[in-house]
Amino acid sequence: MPNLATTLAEFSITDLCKEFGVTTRTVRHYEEIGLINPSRRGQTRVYSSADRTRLRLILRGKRLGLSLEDSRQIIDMYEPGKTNIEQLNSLIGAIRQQREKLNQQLDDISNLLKDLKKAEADCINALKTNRQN
Amino acid sequence: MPNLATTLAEFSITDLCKEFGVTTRTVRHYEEIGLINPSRRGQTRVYSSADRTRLRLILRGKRLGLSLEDSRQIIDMYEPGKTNIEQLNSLIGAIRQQREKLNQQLDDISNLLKDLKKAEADCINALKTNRQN
DNA sequence: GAGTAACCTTACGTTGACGTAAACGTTATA
DNA sequence: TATAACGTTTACGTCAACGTAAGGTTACTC
Repeated sequence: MPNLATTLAEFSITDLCKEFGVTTRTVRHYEEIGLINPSRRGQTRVYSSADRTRLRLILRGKRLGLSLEDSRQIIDMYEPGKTNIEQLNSLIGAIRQQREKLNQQLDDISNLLKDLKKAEADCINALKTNRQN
Repeated sequence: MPNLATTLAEFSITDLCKEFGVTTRTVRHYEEIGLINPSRRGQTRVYSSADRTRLRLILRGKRLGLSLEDSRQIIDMYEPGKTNIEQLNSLIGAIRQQREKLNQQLDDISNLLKDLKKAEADCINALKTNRQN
């Protein structure tokens, strides 16, 4: 569980973009839709370690094929904050749903990996056979 | 490795749609972009087991966050057919790339699962604490 | 003080993956 | 025989996730 407020570092938008290999437009877009809320020095955005972590989580979600809304939900799970009992219960439900989906993904991936290994072996075999002609 | 031509069954478009929980528009869209090529009886599409398998692979890819183009590549890997040496080599490269991406996904998922477990435990704890107030 | 580098806002454009509507042709069944 | 229940094509619409262009400010340095 990443702690969203650990160190005290500051980052510019290009710092984060270079680190994660995304464009400034992308990061600003995440702000537009309320996924990140950097503070400002004048007009300029100043990103904290917490902001950086949120970005990291968003991008991890993207690698997993999650929508930004999915990621928002998951990230919100990290900060239960002042949630009441009802919210906690629905949160647990959401968590379990996400976990089920992820387990399905694990299954899919292991199958796909199996397929790809086989495909690679077939290729290599075909190359060997070709060489003998 | 799924064999793309095993049985001799036939399927209508709604057969497949019901089985996989997608709309006819979706399946026709996959045909529009050349991912599936059902035969025809008159004007009506007739899907073979091979077509069905391709659809299954596409949808598995979707669950993994792959684009349809990604899926096309992967599916093409299953049918090396009349590929020459150069093609085979680039195919092996593509396969290894996909495998790397998938391993990254595995890593992401296991991390995310860890996070979610922790979040769930936190929730349950919070509920217990609440109950004592 | 002119350039250029890094930041900003506003706003329209694009791409992928379908949704949705219109208008039509078969087949089965009540 | 009409009215579903399936199938078809054509074509415009939509939504997410940015891309891209235009125009402007601040900050350094040559």
